[in-house]
Order: sequence, then structure tokens, then C-alpha cells
Amino acid sequence: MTKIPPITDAELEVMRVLWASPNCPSSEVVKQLAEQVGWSPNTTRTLLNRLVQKEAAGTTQEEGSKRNFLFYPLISEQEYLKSETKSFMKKLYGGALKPMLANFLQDKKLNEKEIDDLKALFDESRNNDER
Amino acid sequence: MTKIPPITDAELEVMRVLWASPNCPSSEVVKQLAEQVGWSPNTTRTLLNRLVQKEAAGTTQEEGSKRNFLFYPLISEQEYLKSETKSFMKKLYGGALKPMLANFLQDKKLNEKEIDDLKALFDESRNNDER
DNA sequence: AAGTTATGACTACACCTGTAGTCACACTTA
DNA sequence: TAAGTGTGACTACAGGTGTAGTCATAACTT
Repeated sequence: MTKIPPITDAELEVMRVLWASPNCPSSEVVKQLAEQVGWSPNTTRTLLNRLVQKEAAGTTQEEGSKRNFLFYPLISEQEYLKSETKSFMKKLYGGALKPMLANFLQDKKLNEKEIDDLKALFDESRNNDER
Repeated sequence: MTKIPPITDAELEVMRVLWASPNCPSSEVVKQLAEQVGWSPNTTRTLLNRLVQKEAAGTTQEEGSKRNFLFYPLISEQEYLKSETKSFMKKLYGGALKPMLANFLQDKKLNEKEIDDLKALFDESRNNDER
């Protein structure tokens, strides 16, 4: 996926279902979102269609059926998270990690284990940078 | 400020001006945004009014004038950043820092100095947590 | 085969957002 | 003081978004 289209909050709910079960019949998406967020079937279908229109998801006709479709994501959760995170960081912090962390840590104090964990993450990031 | 209203992207531009120069005559906001983002005066004024309506900004009549107003932010940049960051983290990562960092670091490798810097941030966070 | 139900295509509609126009009038300037 | 200009109040309007209704028809049930 080269270009990630804008995905609204409601559409994101649908994408989550598709990420969790790719190649999902619409009936299944409808069912899950009816349970999880109480949407009417048509609401879910509308969102599915919008996702297909903006090429965030794709459909194929189900085997041997004239009218049932399967839906699958065209952008991965990874891609989506990366792109959203990047644009969020850019919009609010000019793309810099440090001020964002400083802000986040004001609220949420970390314990030893969490700190070590995150430090390890940074170290990995450095070590993986071969040159 | 107890409750932070939703602020759109365009409105955020206006808030940035107010944060940079609190108690700003509208003419000044208009001027700055005309230069910075090329908006017509009425666009800026509309946004100012919307911010006042949603109580993100306040106004006072300018000294000895019947029609000129000063504008000031009712929510601080700190509050705004904190709230936005929190809801972003919640929406995309369930509120957990680690997966967000892991994602961010995939793209953007850090050098020694940056890593040390961020580690120090974490340590401060721990040390401030008296108990 | 006839009735019922699930599915998809199309339509609806209110509210939000970005972007500005119109108009009346306070203020400035000649 | 008459004419022009900046300001604020109100209005506009297209496109996006959340949330669904309607309708034709394929598929299931009896």
C-alpha cells in the first residue's frame, strides 16, 4: 500500500474487524459490530462500502454465490498505525519524540520494570541500525 | 479548565496564535493567519467565534472601544497536548506506551545522544515518583 | 412454489468543517 | 461632515461523517 486514505473513527471500527478476521463475509462484520458497538446492519454495510470506495478494503464475490461478498483489508494495521502515529507526532510535536514523551510521562509514572523495558526498546533500535 | 472541547485542525491554527500571544486583538490574529496560512479575514473571524462558542477561547471588549475585541485562550497548550496525546494513545494503542514507541522506532532510528536523552527522561519520571 | 429473510445498491439527512460572502455600523481620514 | 474602511454578527454552502431507511432480489424454509 503506497498511499493511506483517511479513515474515520467509525470506519476504523470496521477495519479492526477486518484486521482480526481478514476475508470476512459482511454478515460476520455486521454481527460483530452489532454486538460490539450496537450498529444497525446498514450502518456497517455503508461503512464497508465507503472503505472499499476509498480503497482501504477490498471485496470478492463469495464462492458460488451471486450476492454474498467477502471483505479484506487493503492496508495493514501496521501501516495504518505507522502513518497515523507519524502524522499525529508531526501535527502536535513537530515530529519530535522527546516532547511527546515528556508530556506523556507527566501523567503516567512508570515503575522500574516498565522503564527497563522501554530502555531495552531503545537499545534494540540502536543495535539494529547496522552500518 | 476541566473539559477540553474538540478543536478542529483549522481552529488549532488559531489557538496556536492565541497561545503565542494571549490577549490578542482579532486584527492581529487575522494578520498572522493571513500571512501564515493565507486565510481571508472572515475565515479567521469565524474560527475565532467558534472557539469562543465552544469555550476554548474568551474575549473581552478592548479598552475604550465599542467594537474591538481581544481574544485569549481558555485552555492552555499543555492541557491541550496532554488531552490529545492521551486520547490518541488510547484510540490507537489502548493507552500503552510501549507499542507506540515500538512502532515509532521502526521508522526512525535514534543515535546515542538521543537514546541517552530519552533514557534520562524516564529516569526523571521514576525519581519524581516519591513514595 | 410461495412466503420469508438476508444482502447489496441506492438514498437520506442532520451535524460538522473549511472557507468565505454580506451587511450594518463604529471608527478614521479628508 | 461625508466618504471610506475595519470589525463583528449573521449567513452560505459544498464536502465529509455518523447513522440509518428503502427497495429489489437472491437464497432459505416449509
